[in-house]
Amino acid sequence: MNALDISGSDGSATQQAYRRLRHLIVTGDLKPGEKLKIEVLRKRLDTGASPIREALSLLTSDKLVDRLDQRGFRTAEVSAENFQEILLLRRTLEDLALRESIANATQDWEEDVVLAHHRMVKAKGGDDFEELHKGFHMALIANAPSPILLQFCSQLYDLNIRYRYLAGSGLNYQLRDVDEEHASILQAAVARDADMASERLFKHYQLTGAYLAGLWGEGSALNAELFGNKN
Amino acid sequence: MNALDISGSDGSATQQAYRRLRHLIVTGDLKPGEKLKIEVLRKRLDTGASPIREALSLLTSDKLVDRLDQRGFRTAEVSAENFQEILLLRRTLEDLALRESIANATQDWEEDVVLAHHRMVKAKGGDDFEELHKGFHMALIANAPSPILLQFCSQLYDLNIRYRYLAGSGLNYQLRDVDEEHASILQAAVARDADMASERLFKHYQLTGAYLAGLWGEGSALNAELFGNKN
DNA sequence: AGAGGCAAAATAATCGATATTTTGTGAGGG
DNA sequence: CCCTCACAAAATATCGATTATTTTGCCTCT
Repeated sequence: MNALDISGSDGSATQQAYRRLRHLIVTGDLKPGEKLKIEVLRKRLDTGASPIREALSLLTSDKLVDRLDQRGFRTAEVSAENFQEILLLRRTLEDLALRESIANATQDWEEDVVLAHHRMVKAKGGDDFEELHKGFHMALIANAPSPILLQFCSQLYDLNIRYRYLAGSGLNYQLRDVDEEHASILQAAVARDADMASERLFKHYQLTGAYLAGLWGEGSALNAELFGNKN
Repeated sequence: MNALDISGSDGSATQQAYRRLRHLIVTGDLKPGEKLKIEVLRKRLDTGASPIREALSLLTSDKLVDRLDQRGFRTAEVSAENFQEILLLRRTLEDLALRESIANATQDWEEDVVLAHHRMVKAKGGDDFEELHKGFHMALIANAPSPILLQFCSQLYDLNIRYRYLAGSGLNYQLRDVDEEHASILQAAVARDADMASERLFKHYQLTGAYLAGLWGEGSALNAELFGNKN
């Protein structure tokens, strides 16, 4: 491996390819349903075929890539049904996790949540806001003694955020005033009031869902971006 | 690929390796925490290193295999906590799916469930009972309009069944009278009584859980088999 | 003119070999 | 006697090339 890598990233070639491909798909750079030719990606990421192939295998588990038995890989399709399903599952599972998390609240957890929130707020508008936003949501539920559940939530979050990018509001969706929502969730969580936190989280999802659904429905331009060019 | 394959199996070498490795892990042939050396598996399954590697990547998503960044693969560890978590999540998610499935009941679905049950009963004691047992449980929830949820359930089922094999009761756990339980669930489902079906499914899990927990606790021999030889 | 089938090109899957990393071992020093 | 560092052996990750499969384009036959 080269001494100086483009991104100061660590890890194996597979890990790098995984991260970069994941980013390309989540941000919509690789369009839904697009065929992922090994050779093309190999050149684009400047690496061998093996890491690409393995990274795609890993992305398959994240449901970001579909594997067609002997016909290679392609990015997962999107659909209104899929979007609704993700929204609903997220609400259900995160609610579950949040309650368990609060039920097992500790000082450490509480402080982690506060920190995650602080970092997110501080990064508002920045490049790594998305990452920190996820960090906050995950921190809220991180105390649930259920690694599998947490992993499901993480996966659903990523699927969700992909739709956000596809709707073209990757960075500016915070136009809607989510700050207050986040703060109120934080407050309820710190107060260890599971019902209130759950209720506020639920409302947060409801509003986010309505917002995105609105973006989805109104402009046929967005629908075109989503469904138009299957490449 | 050879014209005549040992197993009349179709699909690519990767798919075959995936299925065979999966079986080896689920049935406990490959013990929890055991190191999975590519070379060893390559010889054992008589195939190349690439399919093995890719199959292990796929198994990682199923949580049956852990990947240690540059240190290869090993089978997932087992623990009492993990077992309990799987049990709890299964109960929760399958209950959710069952209700949605019944809510969207159709004639086709109903017939599929009846068939799945019939096949399972018929295969009682047979080699493919496990597969058909899963078939029945999945058929019950298959009508839920939520592919992701169904995939979660399927995954959890497999993780669960692994513990059953590890407890040494892979085939004879039906000593306990599950027939009646299954039949009553089927009946409630066909009657499209979600609450009753849910209640019976819940009870089914409760009993199964208690049964396995009993196996777990009583004989230290079982614990030895589970935790003793980390190879 | 359309359908079906054959051939060529493209692409995916797999193999064998190489390079890199980790792990185990033993000598030397504290 | 124990700890540390360096070296050697093993295993993993990656590469380049070969093989098998699928797709595409074209030609023939009806």
